[in-house]
Amino acid sequence: MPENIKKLTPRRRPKQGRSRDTVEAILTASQQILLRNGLKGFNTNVVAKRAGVSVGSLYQFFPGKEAILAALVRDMRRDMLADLIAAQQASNAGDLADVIGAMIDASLKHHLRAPELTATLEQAEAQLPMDAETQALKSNMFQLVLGVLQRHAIEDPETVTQDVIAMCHGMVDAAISAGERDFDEISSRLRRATINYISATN
Amino acid sequence: MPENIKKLTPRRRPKQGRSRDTVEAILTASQQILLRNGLKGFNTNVVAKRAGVSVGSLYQFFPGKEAILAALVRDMRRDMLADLIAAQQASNAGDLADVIGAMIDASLKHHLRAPELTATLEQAEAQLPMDAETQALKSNMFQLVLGVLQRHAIEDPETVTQDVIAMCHGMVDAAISAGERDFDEISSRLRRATINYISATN
Amino acid sequence: MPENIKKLTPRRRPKQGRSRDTVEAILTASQQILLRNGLKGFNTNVVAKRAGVSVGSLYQFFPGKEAILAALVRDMRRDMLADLIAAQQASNAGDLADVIGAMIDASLKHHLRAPELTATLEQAEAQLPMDAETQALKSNMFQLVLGVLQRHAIEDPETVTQDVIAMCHGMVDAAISAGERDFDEISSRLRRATINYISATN
Amino acid sequence: MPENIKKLTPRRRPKQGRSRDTVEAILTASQQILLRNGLKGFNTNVVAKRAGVSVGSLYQFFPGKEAILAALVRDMRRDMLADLIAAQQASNAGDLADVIGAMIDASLKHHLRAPELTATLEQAEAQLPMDAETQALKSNMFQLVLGVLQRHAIEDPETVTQDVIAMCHGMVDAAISAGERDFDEISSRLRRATINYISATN
DNA sequence: GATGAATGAGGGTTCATTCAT
DNA sequence: CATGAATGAACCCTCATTCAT
Repeated sequence: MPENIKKLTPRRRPKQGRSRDTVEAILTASQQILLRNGLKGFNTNVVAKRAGVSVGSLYQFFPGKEAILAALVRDMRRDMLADLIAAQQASNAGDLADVIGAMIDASLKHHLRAPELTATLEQAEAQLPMDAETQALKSNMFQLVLGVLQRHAIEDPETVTQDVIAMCHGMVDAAISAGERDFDEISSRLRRATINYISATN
Repeated sequence: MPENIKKLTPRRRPKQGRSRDTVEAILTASQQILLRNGLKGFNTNVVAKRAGVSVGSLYQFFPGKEAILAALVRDMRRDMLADLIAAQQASNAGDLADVIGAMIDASLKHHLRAPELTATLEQAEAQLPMDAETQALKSNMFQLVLGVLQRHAIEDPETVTQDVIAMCHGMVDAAISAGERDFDEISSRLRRATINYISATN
Repeated sequence: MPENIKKLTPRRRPKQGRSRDTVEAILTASQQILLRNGLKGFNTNVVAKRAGVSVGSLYQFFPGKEAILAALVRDMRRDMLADLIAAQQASNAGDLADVIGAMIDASLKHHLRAPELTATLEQAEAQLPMDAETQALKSNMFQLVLGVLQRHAIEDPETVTQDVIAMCHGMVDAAISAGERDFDEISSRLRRATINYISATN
Repeated sequence: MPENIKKLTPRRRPKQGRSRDTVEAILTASQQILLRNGLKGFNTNVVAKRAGVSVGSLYQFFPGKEAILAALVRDMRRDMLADLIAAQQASNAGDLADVIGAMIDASLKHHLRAPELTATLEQAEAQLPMDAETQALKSNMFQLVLGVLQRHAIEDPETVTQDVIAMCHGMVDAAISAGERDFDEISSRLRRATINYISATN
C-alpha cells in the first residue's frame, strides 16, 4: 500500500516560520471541528475555513483529510507514550501494582484532559488505516506494559498485556461516555480490575 | 429531536408476505455489504442493488440509510438480550461465577458467530444516535447484570455492572481484532477478569 | 489497465425509453460544447447543464468525462467504418483506383459533414487511451484497406496501407484547417496522392 | 486579442547571465516533464520544481504556462526552419527530387531526434493559439517549399505545397507512433509519396 | 529580482433522497 | 406499492497565478 502511506503522511512538517503556524492552525481547527461536528462533519473545506486558511494551503501540508486525522491521532499517541514512559520510570522502584497504577493514571489523565475529543479520535483511529509511526507508537506502549509484566514474572505476558490494555480501554470509554469525570474514582476501579486480573494469572 | 426518531425507526416492520421478504432481503444485503465493503462502502444504492430491490422500495421500509444500520443493531441487540436472559435463567441455580460465566459465554458466542460484522455494527452503533428500542434493549441488558449482582449483594452494583460490561467489551474487541477465535480461551480470560473484579469489590 | 476500461466504457447503453433520450442529450450537448468551447472547455458540469440533465444523471451513464469523448469517437468511427465498407463493396467491380477513390470519398464525406467537430474529436482521440471497440474499429478500417491492396497484389501492403491512410489523414486535416470545403477538389488531390504512391510501389 | 499575445510572448528572452540560465532551466525542465508526464501532467509548479526555480521566477520570464509551450514550439520551428533552409541551399543545384528529398531528410531528422517530445509539442501546437513568430516561421517554411516548386514550374504551387507538407506530416506521425525509427526507410517512402504527387500534377 | 506560501476558482465525482411513471 | 431515473448538495482535490517578504 504505497498509496496509503502517501495519504497518511504529512507532505511537509515545517519546524518554523509561517508554515508552522499554518499547520498548527489546521490541527487546532480540526480538533474544534471534531469536537463540535463529530467525525461525520469533519471535512477539508470546513477545517480550512475555521483555520483561516485556504483549501490549497491545507493540501500543501496534508495530502488529504485522513492525513489530518492521522496526524492528530499520532500526536495523541506520542504524548501518551511519553507520559507512560515517564510514569513507568518514576515508579520503577515500586511493586507491580505501583507501576501499573502509575501507568493507568498517566493514560487516564490523557483521556480526562479532553474526553470527547479523545473519544472521537479513537473512533477515527479504529476506522483509519494506521500510519507507520502510530503503529510503532502503539507497539511501544504494548512493549512497555509487556516489559513490566515480564519483569514481574507474569505468565503469558503477551496475552495479559493485551487484556489489561483492552479492559482499561473499555472501562475508560464507558466511564467517560457515562459522564464520569472523577479521576480518583475511575483510577481506583481500573487499578482494581487490572491488578486482580494480573494476580489471578499465577 | 423528532427528526432523529423518524430517521431511525423503520416505517413499518411487516410480519408477513412480500413486504417481509423485501425487508429481509434488504437487511441481509446490508450485512453482506457491511462485511465486504465496511461502513464507508455502505450506501443505499448498493444495498438496494444487492437486495434485488429498487431504491424506492428500500425507502418504503426504511426512512434512510441510518435506519437500516439501526435495524441491524437492534436485531443484534435483541438476539443478544434473548440469549443473555436464557443464559441467566438456565444458570440461576449456580453461584455468581456460574451466572456471570454463562452470560459471558452467551455474549461471546454472538461475537464469534460473525466477528467482523459484529465489530462493524458496534462501530456503527458508536457513531449513530440510538433509537428508543435499542436503548431499551441495552438498558435491559444492564438491568439483567445488575439484578444478578444485586442478588449476590455486590456493593455499588451499578458501577460494577458498567465496568464488567465495559471490560468484557474491551477485551472481546481486542481479542477479535487480534484474530483470536478460540471460544474457550477467550471465555476463560473474561471470566477471570470479571469474577476477580467483582470479588475484589467486597 | 482494468481501470482504463471502466473509465472509457459507458456504464449502461440503454436502447429505449427515457434513458435513451438522456444519453442522446448528453452526447449532443457534448458535441455542441466541443464545437463552441473546444476540448479545453469541455467538462461534465457544462455538458450536463447544456444537456438539461443533472451531473448525477451524466455519471449514471458515463463513468467520467473521458468516457463521453470515447463514446463520441467510437460513434464517429463506427459510422465511418460502415460507410467505408459500403463504399468498398459498391466499387468492388472497379479497378484499384476506383475502389480507393470510393473509400476516400466516403471518408472525406465524413470530415466535411462537420469539419471542426471531427477535427476536435480526432484531437481527443490522439490524447485519450483508446477503448477496445474503437481499437477494433480502427483495426477493421486498416484491414479493409489492406485487403484491397492485397487483392491488387501491392507489395508490402501493410506499410502502404499505413502510409495511404496517414497521408489522407494529413492532407484532409490541412485542407480543412485551411478552410477548404470543396469536396471534389480535395477528393481529386487525395486520389492523385494515393494512387500515385501505390502505383510507384511496384 | 491583446490578451493572447501577452500570454504567448515571453516577457523577455535574456541573452546572457543568470536570467539566461533560468530560462534555459525552465525550458529544459519543461521538455523533461512533457516527455515523462505528457501534456496533461505539464504544469507550472512541477516545471518550476524540476527546473530548481521558484514559481515566482518562472512567472518572471513567462506570462503563463502556455507561453512555455509556445516557446518550446517556437524553438522547435526555428531549428527546423534553419535546417530546412540549409538543406535547400545545399541541394540547390540538384533537380526537384533532390531538393525535396533533402528538405524531407532535414525535417525527418528533427522528428527522429526526439520523437515523443516532438509529437507532444505538435499536439500542443494544435490546441494552442499560435504566436506571431511561430506563425511567421511556419509561413517561411511554406514559402521555402513554395519557392522550390515555383522554380520548377509546378502548377498550382500553393496547393501542392500545402499537400506535400501535410502528407509528410501525416506519414511521419503515423510511422513514429507505429514505432518506426529507421530513417532511410521512412525517408524513402516520403520521397516516393511527394515526388510522385508533385509529378502527377503536370 | 527571487522566493514559495497562499489563494480559490474550477472541475471531478458520489450518494442520499425524491418522484413521475 | 414498486421502480429506477433523476437530482444536486456536498466533498474532494488540483493548479494557474499572485504577492508579501
